Amino acid sequence: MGKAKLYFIVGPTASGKTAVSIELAQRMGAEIISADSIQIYRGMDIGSAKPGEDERRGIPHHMINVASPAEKDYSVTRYRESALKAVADILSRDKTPLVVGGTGLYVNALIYPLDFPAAPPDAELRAHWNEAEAKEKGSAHRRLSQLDPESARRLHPNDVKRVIRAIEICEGTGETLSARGADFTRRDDESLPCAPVLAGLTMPRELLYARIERRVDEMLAFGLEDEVRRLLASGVDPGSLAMQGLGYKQMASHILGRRGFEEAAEEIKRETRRFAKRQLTWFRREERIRWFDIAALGGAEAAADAIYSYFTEVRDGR
RNA sequence: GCCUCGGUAGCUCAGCUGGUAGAGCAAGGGACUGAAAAUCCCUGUGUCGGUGGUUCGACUCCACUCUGAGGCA
Repeated sequence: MGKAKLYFIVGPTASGKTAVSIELAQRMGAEIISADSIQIYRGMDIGSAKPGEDERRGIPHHMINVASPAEKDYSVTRYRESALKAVADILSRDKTPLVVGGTGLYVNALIYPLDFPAAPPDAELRAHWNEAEAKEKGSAHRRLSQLDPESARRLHPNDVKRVIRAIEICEGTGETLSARGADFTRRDDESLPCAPVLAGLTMPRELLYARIERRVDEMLAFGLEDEVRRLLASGVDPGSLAMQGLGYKQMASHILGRRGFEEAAEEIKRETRRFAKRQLTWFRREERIRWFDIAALGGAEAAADAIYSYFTEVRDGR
């Protein structure tokens, strides 16, 4: 008997992960761990398509509503720590953990040894270099060329966030990012208590986009605007991390009078399509994912059945 | 029925006096190590409505034809 398995359902937004995961959790007697960078925030329900109490049908959900939108410093590291704790907790109760989500980096944090450099985010340093970049494009990248030429070569000068982070690591640890080796996706994480088993949900692009369109309309009808107003009224900064989420950013912009409602709605749809495309790109390179076409299978229940038999097969080593 | 103006990329359109096409938007592909629903990089995807003709050569000129909009009757 090898390591315990850690089961995953991944896929782009609006691909039906929530419905399938709940069906599947019922069959497996599993508890769900969300891998979604927006569902972690309390009060961000409609825009993040967070499953409501009734929709969860009694299945325990972890890593949902674990942070305040006013928080400035939520990060993958925190996600990783808490999620791994949840995994351990679930296993200790002889239940099965099922990770469900579309945030690729969060998923990778659970299946790879992402031994993040011990350089915590430095708000001051980030502000400094963001300013420098605003004044003169490329200045952060020039600085990085001195500190860590190899990373500078790998990163595009316009990719300011990564360039600044690389500087942060050098200045915070005296160590370069490139010295750590960048091939973590090649290694399995021996330190993880579980072996990952991944199922991906997909469907023809056209169909996915139609679902996104419908879903955004639903969010708007269910009161996304009011939700965003509430967040802003409660003191959440429009520039905060949480408010960069899809739908939230555009709605806040509309509320602040920077664009019309229709314009905001169209923008949310377009940006969500692009996001879904990026998610697909991210997950495509993970060759361990077994893909399930939910449309071809004929819906969430059938997909849950198919994934259940796949998981069972893997578990029994067939 | 006659006249006029259109028919070029998924959409809106550009293409000067002939040298097999280009912008915006949409879209596609990719990257991703403490911001990741973030951030960034790359890419034109086309029987130029159809058929003939003139020409070394036609999206461009001519004829016919199909089709859309408007005008006159």
